[in-house]
Amino acid sequence: MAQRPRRGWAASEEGSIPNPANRTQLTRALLRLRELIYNGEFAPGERMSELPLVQRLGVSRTPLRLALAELEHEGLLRGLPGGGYVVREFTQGDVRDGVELRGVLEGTAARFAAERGVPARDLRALRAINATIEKLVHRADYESFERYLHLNESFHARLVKMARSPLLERALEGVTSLPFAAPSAFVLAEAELPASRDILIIAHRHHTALIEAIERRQGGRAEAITREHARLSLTNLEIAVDQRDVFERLPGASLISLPDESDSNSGPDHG
Amino acid sequence: MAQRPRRGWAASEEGSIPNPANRTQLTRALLRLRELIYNGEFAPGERMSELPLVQRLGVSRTPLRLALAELEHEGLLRGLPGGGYVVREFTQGDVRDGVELRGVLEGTAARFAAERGVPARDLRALRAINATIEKLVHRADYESFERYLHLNESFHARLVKMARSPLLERALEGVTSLPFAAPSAFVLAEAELPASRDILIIAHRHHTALIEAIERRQGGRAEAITREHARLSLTNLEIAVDQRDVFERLPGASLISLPDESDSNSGPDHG
DNA sequence: GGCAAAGATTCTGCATGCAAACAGCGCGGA
DNA sequence: TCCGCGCTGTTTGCATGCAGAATCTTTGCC
Repeated sequence: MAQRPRRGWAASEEGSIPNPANRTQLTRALLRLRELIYNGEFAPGERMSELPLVQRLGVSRTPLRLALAELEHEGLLRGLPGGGYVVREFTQGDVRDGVELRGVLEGTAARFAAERGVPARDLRALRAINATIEKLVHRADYESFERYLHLNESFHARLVKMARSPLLERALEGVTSLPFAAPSAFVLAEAELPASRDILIIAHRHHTALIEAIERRQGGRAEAITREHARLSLTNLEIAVDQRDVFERLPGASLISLPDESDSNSGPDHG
Repeated sequence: MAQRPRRGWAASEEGSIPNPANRTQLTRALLRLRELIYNGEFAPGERMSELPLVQRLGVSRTPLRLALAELEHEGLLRGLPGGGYVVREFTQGDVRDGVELRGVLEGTAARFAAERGVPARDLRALRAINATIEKLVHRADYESFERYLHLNESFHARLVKMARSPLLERALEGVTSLPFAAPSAFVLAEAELPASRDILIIAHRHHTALIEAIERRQGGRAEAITREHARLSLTNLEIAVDQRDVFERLPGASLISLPDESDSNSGPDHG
C-alpha cells in the first residue's frame, strides 16, 4: 500500500504538540492515524471504534482517544452522536472552499505585512527563495520538484510570519491542516502534466509581484495577488480530476468524494 | 467575584461536543474551566497543574485532560514544553487582529452568499431580524439590550449559514471562540456610554446595506461592508479601554493585557 | 408474518494505579 | 564560596478495570 513516496505524510511536523521529542504514544497514534486516513484505510461511512484501533496501532485507549479528539479538531474526523468517529468526507466544493479560504487568509497575511511593513531582511529572504524557485521551475527532474515543494512551503510560511499576527497564523494552520488546502496541495500533478510548467511560471510571477507589493506597502494589491495565487491550486485540481489516475495518486485523495463518474468500478473500495 | 450577570459565559452552547445531553464530566469540566479562565482566576504566568484542578472541579483527571486539550485548541490555553498549561494572554494587538480576522472571514461568508445566491426566504429572515433590531436600537432598557445581543448573534449566524460552506463555518468558529472576537464582543460597553447609540445605528445600517448587496449579488460590496461592520467592535473596544472600569467589566477582560498605564496598583493580582 | 420488547453484547466514558520524567533541594568537593 | 551531583517529591503520561449506555439480536405476542 505504501510503495510510493507519498510526499511523506507521516513525517510532517506537529506544531501544537508540546513535546518536541515525538516519542510519546499520543504522537505515535496521531501520525499513524493520519497516515491510515490519508491512505484511505477507512471506508467512507465506517464507524471507527476504539478497540480495533487499539489493536491496530499498538497504543492504549487513553492516548488513542486524545489523538482522535485532535483529529476531530483538525477536521479529518467527525464525532458521532453516540460516540465514536467517522472519517469526514469532502466534496469538490469543500476543496474549492478550502483553497479559497487559504487564499483569503494568506491574502490577509500579505495585506498585514504590507500595511505594517516588514524588515528589508525578510524581503531579501523572500527574494532569495523566489530566485531559487525560478531556477527550479525550468528543470524537470524529481529532485528539483521536491526542492520546489520545500521552497514553496518556506515562502508561504515566511509570508505568514511576516504578518506578525499569532491569531492569523493559528487560523491559517486550522485551514491548511487539511491536506487539500495546504500551500502545495495538488502541485504534485503539475510535474507530470504539460500544463504544469505554465502554472509554475505563473506562480513564480505571483511571488515576484507579491514581494513588490509588500515592499511598496500596497496592501490591497498584495491581498488580491495572494488570493489569485491560491486559486492556482484549483486549476491544478481540475487538471488532476480530468485525469482520474493522477487524482487518485494525490495524498488524501480518498477523502474527496468526486461527483459520480461513468465508471464507478475503478475505485478500490477496500472494506 | 460573580455578583454581576456576566452575560452567561458558563451557559453557552458547545457545538463541537458530540453528546447533546451535556451531562458528561468532560462538558462539565469544559464549562467550569472556561468560566474560571474568563473570570481571571488564574494568574497570567501561573502553571495550571492537573491535580489542583481535579480537586477544584470535582472531575477526574481523564476528562480534565480532554478539556484542557480542547481549550488549548480553542486558543485559551498554551501548552508548556514540559507538560501542563498556561492561560494564554492576548495583547491589544491580538484583539485587533481577532476582530479584523472575523471581519475577513465573515466578509468571505457574505461574498459567498452574494456570489452563490440565497433563497428569498433567507433574505426575508435577515430583514425580519434587522427590523426588530431597528426597534430595539431606540430603546435603552437592559432587556432590549439583551434581546439586541441575541438578535445580533442570530443575524451573524444566519449570514454564515447562507455561505453554505462548512469549512468557512469551521474557520469562523475557530476565531469567534475567543471571547473578544465574537460578533457581539465589546457591545456591552455601548449600552452604558453615549457613543453607543450611534454605533448601534451604524451597525443596523451595515446590516441593511449587506442584505441589499447579497440580494443584488454584489459580492465585493458585501465583503467590504461586512469587514467594516466587524471593525465597529474596535471602536467599541477603544471606548471601553478609555474608561478602564468599563473595560474591566467585560467578560474575558483578564485575558487581555493592556499596555502599561500610570496606575498599576488597581489590578487585583491574585496569586 | 410482522412488530415490539427484552436480553445480551459491545462500546464509550470515567476513575484510578503505576511508572517515568522533571523540578527542586541538599550535600559534598574544589 | 561556588559548582556539580545525587536524591526526593511532584507531576505528567499511560494502561487498565469498571459501570452505564447504545445497539443488535432474538424471541414472544398479535
